[in-house]
Amino acid sequence: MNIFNDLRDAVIAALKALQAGGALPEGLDFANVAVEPPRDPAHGDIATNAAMVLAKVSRDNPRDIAQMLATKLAEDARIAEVSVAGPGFLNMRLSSAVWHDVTEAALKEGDAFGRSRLGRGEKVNVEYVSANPTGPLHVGHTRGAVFGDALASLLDYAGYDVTREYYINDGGAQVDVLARSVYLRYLEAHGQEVAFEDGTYPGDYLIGVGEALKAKVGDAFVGKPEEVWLDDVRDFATEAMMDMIREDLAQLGVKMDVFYSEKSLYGTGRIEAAIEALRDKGLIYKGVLEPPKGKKPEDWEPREQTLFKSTEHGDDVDRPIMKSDGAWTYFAPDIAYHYDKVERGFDQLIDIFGADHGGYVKRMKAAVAALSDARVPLDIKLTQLVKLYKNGEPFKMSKRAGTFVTLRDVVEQVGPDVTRFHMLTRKNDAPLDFDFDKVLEQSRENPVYYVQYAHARISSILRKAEEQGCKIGDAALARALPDDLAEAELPVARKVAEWPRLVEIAARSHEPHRIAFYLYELASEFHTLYNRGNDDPALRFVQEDVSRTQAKIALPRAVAVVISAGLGILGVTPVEEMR
RNA sequence: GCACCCGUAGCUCAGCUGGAUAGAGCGCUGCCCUCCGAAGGCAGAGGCCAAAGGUUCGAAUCCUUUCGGGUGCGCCA
Repeated sequence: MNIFNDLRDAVIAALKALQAGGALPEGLDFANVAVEPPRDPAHGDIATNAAMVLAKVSRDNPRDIAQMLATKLAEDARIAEVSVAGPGFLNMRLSSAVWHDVTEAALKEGDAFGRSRLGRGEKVNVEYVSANPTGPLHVGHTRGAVFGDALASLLDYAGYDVTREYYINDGGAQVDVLARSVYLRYLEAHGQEVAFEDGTYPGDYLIGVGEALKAKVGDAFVGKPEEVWLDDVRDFATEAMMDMIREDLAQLGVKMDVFYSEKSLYGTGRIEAAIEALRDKGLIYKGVLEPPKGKKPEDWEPREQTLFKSTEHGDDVDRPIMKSDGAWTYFAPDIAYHYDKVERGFDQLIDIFGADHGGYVKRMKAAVAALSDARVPLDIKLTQLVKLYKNGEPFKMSKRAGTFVTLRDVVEQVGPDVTRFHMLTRKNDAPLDFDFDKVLEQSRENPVYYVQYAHARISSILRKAEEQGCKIGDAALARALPDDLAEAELPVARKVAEWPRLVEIAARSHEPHRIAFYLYELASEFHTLYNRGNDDPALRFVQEDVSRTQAKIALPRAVAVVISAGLGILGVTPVEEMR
């Protein structure tokens, strides 16, 4: 139940009635008519800008339109009071029945209360993490993982058919490096002295892989040239890395639907087919690129390359898809991969990249626009840097200094709930501070605990009520809900009523952090009401009389329902107690 | 040099795709537990929304320019 959508329908119906009566001209565009909560609650419960939007076209005085609209809307039983304000705002005070109905809906519908049909079942592919399978996930990946996962859940909640996908970069030179590094560990497992030169991965995490390789093939590869073992070791090593990554993700509570292998694009004609599709559109040609200005032009030599005319679709320069030696650039399989997504019938694509990949946004969008004839939108969300602190002191990640912080380190130290919530308390494109000590602090400063505390407090109230002999099932509470809420309870009910609207806003903008901020506000409204009970016993949830208790705890239970649904989207556990 | 992101209270950040007197936390000042969880609440002080133009009934939000910070820039993914 989304009262904002419902009342918007009512406003539009009223406008159409005015048109039918000749008071307003035909052919008006209602698209920009908004029905939203006013910033200042003194202005009422809900407001619309309809008169001002339409005055632009109909050339009438907005206050006159507002007045006509007000008269019409006053007939609606849900609207208790309507007034024209300022340049033509229409402020509405809603009847107590609306707050009753909203709270009842939350109790009856539970998790489904905020669900939306906004997505109309459209197929959306969310690709995230997609880290190279050459080592453990680090904090940067963690943010991308949390963001992507929350966004996917949000879209699902908003009525999209979501596929969570991970693109395994197992086709490039970096997996050869991985293979050689594992081979060294393998020799080590056979008792040999080895040296890790530049261009190999010296990390300890490969020791076990080397040993596992030994256990599998014995000494079959010892002393053999690379041609003999490279393919096998590469497969073995990437599989081991992906097992590790899958495990890391599982610890964070992230589960992918699809792991898509870059390697599967090679030797199968898939890359060629994608490039052909572009060639058919006249977007592939051979040419020489200008050297980038302002960048060290020392080793620059003009070379003829096979280029994709990405400038046709908004890029700044055309991009090479084939190296001068005839091999594909990394961009070619990326094109083929996205072509595959388009062909799988997704209506919408979303990629989550680290901010350091910002330079690829335009070319990727150009490729998808070209391959789908601009029918499939691709949104690329960049997640900014995570700055690490310990006791307020910043520390840098360094593999050599041993201060490399992995996803596993983070999750083991602070737990998945805190990690996930904290990483969503900032917009994706804003840098994020992550202080290992502060995120565990249990105070209002820390939104994770603040929100969980509200949920735990409500659970505590319900336990108390139950001890008193009160039936606390949601159906019973829905029936016990009073027709009128107390004045002090209205801000809480208003906030609850905003939940379905907020879900749609967050989903439309692909911004799951809005959920986190909303939950914080909802928790705040609840805590305020709770404390009002200190001064005014009539506002306490647990009352002397059982039936009065039951009537009072319906609203906090509705809050808990929403918090639980919201935390569910973020992938955070709504705890029942925190002692 | 070019592209993308960012610039909002002393600090860290929200601001609902253009709405009314710009919000929250921290910090500072003063309060509230014989009371359902004080891990909480209330009140006060704090702002030329980086700057200048423009678009219009209306701009922190959209456009242009400038300044300042971050990221990236052919044959690495």
